[in-house]
Amino acid sequence: MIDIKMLRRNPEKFKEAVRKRGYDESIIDELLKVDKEWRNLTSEIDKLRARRNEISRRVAAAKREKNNEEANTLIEEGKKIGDLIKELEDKRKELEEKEREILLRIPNPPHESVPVGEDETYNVEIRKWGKPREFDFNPKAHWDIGPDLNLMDIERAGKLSGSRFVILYDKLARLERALINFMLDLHTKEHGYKEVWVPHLVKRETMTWSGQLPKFEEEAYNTKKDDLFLIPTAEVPLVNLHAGEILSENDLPLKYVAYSPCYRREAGSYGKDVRGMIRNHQFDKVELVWYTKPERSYEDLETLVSHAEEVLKRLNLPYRVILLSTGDMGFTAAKTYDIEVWLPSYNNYKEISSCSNTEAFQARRSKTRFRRKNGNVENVHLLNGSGLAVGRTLVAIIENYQMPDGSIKVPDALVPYTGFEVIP
RNA sequence: GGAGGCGUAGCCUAAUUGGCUAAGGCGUCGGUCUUGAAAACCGAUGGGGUGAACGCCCCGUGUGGGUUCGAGUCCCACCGCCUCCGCCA
Repeated sequence: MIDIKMLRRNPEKFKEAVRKRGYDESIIDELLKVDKEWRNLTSEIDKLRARRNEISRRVAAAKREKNNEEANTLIEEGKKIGDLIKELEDKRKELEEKEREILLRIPNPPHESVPVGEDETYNVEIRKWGKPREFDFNPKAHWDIGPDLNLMDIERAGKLSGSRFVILYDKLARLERALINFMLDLHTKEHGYKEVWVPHLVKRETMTWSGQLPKFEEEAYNTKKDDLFLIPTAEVPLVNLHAGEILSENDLPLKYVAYSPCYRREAGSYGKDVRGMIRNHQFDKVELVWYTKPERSYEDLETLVSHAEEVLKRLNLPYRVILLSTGDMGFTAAKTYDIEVWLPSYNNYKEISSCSNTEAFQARRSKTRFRRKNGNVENVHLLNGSGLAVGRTLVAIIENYQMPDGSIKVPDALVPYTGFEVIP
């Protein structure tokens, strides 16, 4: 959610921001109009309330002095004002709902360092690490390697759950679990994160605070009976952990890491990544979240990205870091780096992590604030990033570490976690 | 699922039968004092509207409604927590 006070002061800046992101800027004018009406009405109501407060003070005084006649006259006036207030408040409530509805649909303005462009062709490559392996045999895709080893079962997953699900057996299942533990250990022991185990079902409000709703309801799984949502990422519970709280400046930054399965309907992605386990309705992810101060949030974003990169370095998987353009960023982000890992089956790099600074966009919705030493209360800045998507890391290992005989070598860093060096 | 209890500010705790400005303590920040610190004392410490500014006004006792001239206090719904019963991995 954008800051309405900033918007009032500088509407042109916000129109430009909205335009850069490929949204229609008329939404800003619409919002300003409703806001103006709201403020006029609020002034009027406040004046009436002041009058009512005065009356009720005088009623109390009159009653104390046993002046019943005066009290009754005042009560009569109070009744009339009360009715009028109620009427105007109903009107104001309508405006408030309208204003909120518009506000929740305006994307986060991009940071000045973000390249402007309508789609991913305007993304900028920041750096590359490692070299894609040169195979002296014909490398296979993970959707062939896995089933050939009888360790990956897409057919039976389809029988149980439909398309975009997968079943893993034996050493591949074990590898998935090893990756989760490896990532959690790295971030907790070496990068200073606090491990969190989170609920996978959350309330509608929680999804709204973190920005998934109302705009992306189609993307989320919902349990109709209780109106709970399956989390599309652990970011949702993590960035709402301190909703409504005022943190102490000394507590910042707070760094959280959580493993969770992620559930996504992938409603708009028919025909995209249809083979294998690249784009599933359910996948594991280790998520990193920072609560930090505005003046250092961009510096911290760089650190967060480096933590995600470290996972790939330890696994010796080639990757590149991309800075997303204004048109390619998510709704809640002011700046996003994607990390892409090399996949032989795509003969290209494929997204494996997305790290964003949402500034105060989410914190404003969830009312997550901190108190500065001088007593001022401000919204925190929230950063989130995958560290990493576990399913895609598994795929990257299968494909990049495949051997001519169809087996898979386990990266050295993982051997302590798997207990074996080769699959099968 | 059933019965009961509770929810006050960053934290802890008050508030006759509904009535003047939600009292007090702790913490934090700033100031006075001090060589420095502690102590003591003074002030600040939720949100909004309006205004160039000093300021003025409104809202805020879990959330949303209701009763009333007036609600922390009374009523209803919801959310959360606790206790007991039932069910349960």
